[in-house]
Amino acid sequence: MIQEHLLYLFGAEKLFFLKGEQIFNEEQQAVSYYQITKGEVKMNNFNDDGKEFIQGIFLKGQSFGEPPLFSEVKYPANAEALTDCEVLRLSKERFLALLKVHPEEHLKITAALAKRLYYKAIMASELSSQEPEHRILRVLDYLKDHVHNLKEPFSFELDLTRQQIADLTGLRVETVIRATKSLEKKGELKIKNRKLYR
Amino acid sequence: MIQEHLLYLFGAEKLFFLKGEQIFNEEQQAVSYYQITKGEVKMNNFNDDGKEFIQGIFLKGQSFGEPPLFSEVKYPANAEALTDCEVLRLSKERFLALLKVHPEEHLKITAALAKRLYYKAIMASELSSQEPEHRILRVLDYLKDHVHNLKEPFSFELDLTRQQIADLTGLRVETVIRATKSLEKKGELKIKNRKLYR
DNA sequence: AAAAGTTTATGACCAAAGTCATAATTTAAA
DNA sequence: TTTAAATTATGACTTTGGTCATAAACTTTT
Repeated sequence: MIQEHLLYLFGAEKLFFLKGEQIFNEEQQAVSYYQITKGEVKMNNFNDDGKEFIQGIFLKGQSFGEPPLFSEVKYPANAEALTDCEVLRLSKERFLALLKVHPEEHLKITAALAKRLYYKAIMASELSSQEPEHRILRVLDYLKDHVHNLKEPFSFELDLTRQQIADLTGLRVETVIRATKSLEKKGELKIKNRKLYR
Repeated sequence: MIQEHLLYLFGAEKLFFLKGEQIFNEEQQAVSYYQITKGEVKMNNFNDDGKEFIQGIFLKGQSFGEPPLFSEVKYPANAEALTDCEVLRLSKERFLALLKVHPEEHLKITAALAKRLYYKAIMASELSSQEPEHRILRVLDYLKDHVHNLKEPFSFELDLTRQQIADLTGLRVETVIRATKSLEKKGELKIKNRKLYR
């Protein structure tokens, strides 16, 4: 998102995380800006009875966990490496200093937040619909369009397990399995040896 | 949010809406910044079968509908006057010009977006929990803490109908009626001649 | 190659929220 | 002040997604 050379100029450090490692957790005060240079990261919460909810999945080039940098609050969720990955980290103070000196980067950040808010809003209303099939399709379309930027039908090969889809939609694995099969029958999805295409 | 005199300086106009009037709808391209000087506004969507979902409620001093001003998209929801109200409107171009000239106002906007994103994220995970009572409490607490800034127990007198609570939580009226009664029994809510207190 | 672990799959049952019908109560309008 | 409309309330019934148990098909590890 922010140009890498600028991040380095302001003192960013490069960090490495192995698949499954936690980058930060929701208990912590937010003190750094993070931007991915390699790999994938997910942000998630666990509710009272241990069920996971995936807030979002972030790819190379994207930043995550910025919102709390603009106020004195904790992270809204945990961040965990979905694959081995490489991340640039910049302290909150330096991040804000960078934005001050580079208004065009500030505008990019604002635009990124706005975009995310936009889709969170759309998702909120879509997910309030109870029908599992509807919820699944909307989440998949969101990932397809706005995370991977794919347009062609069935061009999106999901590398998500049914469990992960469940965690993204707030449903149960069994429900996701049944719903995806039903969606395949309706021609909304394709399943080729267990892999999902949308 | 943005200082009023600045808005006027950049050519904002004052508009009046009657209770129930629509300020913009989700079909429209976003072309203006809006800030409330009197009254309340809600943003909502209607899903395929006509069920309403309330995205948020905004009070005097707050702005709404800004996210799409940072990209070329439509509004994520409709905006409707909840009470008679007075609103300042500034065109997108002038709004962006204002931010350019006044970085401190830009930062305020970014912070506001960040804050909203933060709570949308928390809400998303809370609302993925299926239990109606939990969903209702979380929405009410959100309104109490972050819209009305109230802290004392039962200091928040809801001026929402059961139907509106249903629309905020994605539940049905009957479910809300039953759940609120159950919550009262548990001491989580108070009901004084049909009015809810939290 | 075998064993252990994941992920996908399927059926039976249950609980809980939705649906529908109807009515009481409150509020707004004529 | 009546009438009409909206809101709250309650019961009966239905649907649907969750739960639990079990198994098959893949993957990964040993």
